[in-house]
Amino acid sequence: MNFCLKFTSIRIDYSFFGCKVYHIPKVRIAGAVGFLEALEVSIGDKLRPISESFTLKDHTFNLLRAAILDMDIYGPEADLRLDERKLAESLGISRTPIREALARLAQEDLVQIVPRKGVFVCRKTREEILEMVVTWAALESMAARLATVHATDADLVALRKFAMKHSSDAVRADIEEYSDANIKFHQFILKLSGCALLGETAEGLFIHMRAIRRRAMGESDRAQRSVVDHMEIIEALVARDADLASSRVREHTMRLHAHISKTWARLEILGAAKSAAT
Amino acid sequence: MNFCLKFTSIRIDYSFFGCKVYHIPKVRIAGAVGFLEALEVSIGDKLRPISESFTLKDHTFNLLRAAILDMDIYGPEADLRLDERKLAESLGISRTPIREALARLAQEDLVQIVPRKGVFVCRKTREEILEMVVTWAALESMAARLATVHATDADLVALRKFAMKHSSDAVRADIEEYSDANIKFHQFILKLSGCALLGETAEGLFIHMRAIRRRAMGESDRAQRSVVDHMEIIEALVARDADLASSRVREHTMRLHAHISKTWARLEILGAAKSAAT
DNA sequence: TCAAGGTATGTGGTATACCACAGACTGTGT
DNA sequence: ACACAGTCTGTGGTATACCACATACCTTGA
Repeated sequence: MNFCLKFTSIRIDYSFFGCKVYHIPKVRIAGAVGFLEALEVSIGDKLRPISESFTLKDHTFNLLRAAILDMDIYGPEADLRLDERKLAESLGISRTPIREALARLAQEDLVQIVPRKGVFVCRKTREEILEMVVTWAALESMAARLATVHATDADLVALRKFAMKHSSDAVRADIEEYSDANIKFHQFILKLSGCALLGETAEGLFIHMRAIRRRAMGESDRAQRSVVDHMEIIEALVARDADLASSRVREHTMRLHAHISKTWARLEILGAAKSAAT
Repeated sequence: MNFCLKFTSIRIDYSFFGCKVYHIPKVRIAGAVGFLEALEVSIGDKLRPISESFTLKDHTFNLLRAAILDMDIYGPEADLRLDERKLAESLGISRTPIREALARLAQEDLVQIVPRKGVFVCRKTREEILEMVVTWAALESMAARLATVHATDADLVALRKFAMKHSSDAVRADIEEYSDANIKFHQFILKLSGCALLGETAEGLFIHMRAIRRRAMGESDRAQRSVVDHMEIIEALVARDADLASSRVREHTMRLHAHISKTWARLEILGAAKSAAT
């Protein structure tokens, strides 16, 4: 992995009228624009009372997290090692905030810290992935059940509209786009449940699957089947049939489970070939 | 909270035959015996090849975690603040490993770190607790569904035996004991699902509820109803009826949800009174 | 008496130095 | 050639010093 990060780590503190405004280090990620712009403070203007408490460790955590999720960790020659000192140098900061960020990532099972050996990005095994799908199915089927009670008619209209809009992607075999829409569809249902924790827990699973989903979902026959499933799920929600909605969601997700279960080895090889070509 | 910890931080390395044995610092927790005994190495004996990699930060994490779970965080006068320096002093170590442990605890939502203000143990709101129960219901009902396929007859016999053994606790209104057995019963089902992640995810929820469960579950009328529920769940599992087992588990857990929903305010006051009496 | 501002102190945030272990490398004796 | 042991270097682990902000307290002027 290659963190092309330039840190302008100059920090300037302004202090006007007892209100402090922090100039946060600008970060460039692989040439992209900075995420926070310099604050232009004009004296006569109303000073924004916002003084976000910014800490390097939180920022580093988000940065590393995003970087890890973007990695192709399943490539055969992927660099799974993270070097604290190199990261520190790249980011222009000391190891301390990096270590705290890594500790948090380890807690999320995104990396594994081996004392005096190194920090490694975690690869998920086939079994772990299958278990994630099962757990996801559990969460989302409950979400669908609750949605039959909690969602408004307007919500369901919006959901249907969303599903319709993107169903054409699947037909056009525009897989990449459909894959995104697909995930959003499921997140939509989780949200309609009215139980935020269901969504958050599922999100924790999604994170680990992001690296995989392109391979696992990106097959047009599945995509088209998916469209049908989604419509049936919506019908059940509209009918306010909790049992039906719940079981349809569960079965839909468990089809993904079966699919991965059958094709995982092939997907792995496919991924290896793709990486080799790069 | 009072960490009465004495650290004997002398570390001695033995090296025989190229095999290294580490003498790990002995820890005394509130006068209890050390968790690791000094290794008595008799030369002629077979040396144990075990060299656990021990790090202060992991140890501190476990220590703090356990301490937080034991706290009565819902008391009105509970000390929710954790002082890094005081902890460091109590443990006889520096702030660094403590900070990394706290970072991990924050990731688990057990504490909240407010920059330059302090570290505080998180209290859960009523709504958050209710959402945890819902999520738990989602996980366990899926577990029950899978258990109808995955569990062996012997497993179910063991489960029934376990439930029978402890049903008397509920009748005797031996709430404390029954409460433990109750949790074990549910963990049993999660285990029978054959999907470890379901159990782990649920465990993450349990942790937050441990401080609450005594108040929420400790009412004998609920306990007796619980016994009936459990038996019905077992029947469904034995009948290998996935839908029935799943829905019975879900409804059982959602009854807890309804109970908490109705009685939370009272439980909170009760807790406050209990703390005041102490 | 009270409000405004300065100051002292305590907190977490960060940088840095140094440590012990792991593993590769290398030299040496057989 | 080979085995062994010493050494070198890289890694994460830990301790420590110092920083800036937050807060409570105190001083000072009206």
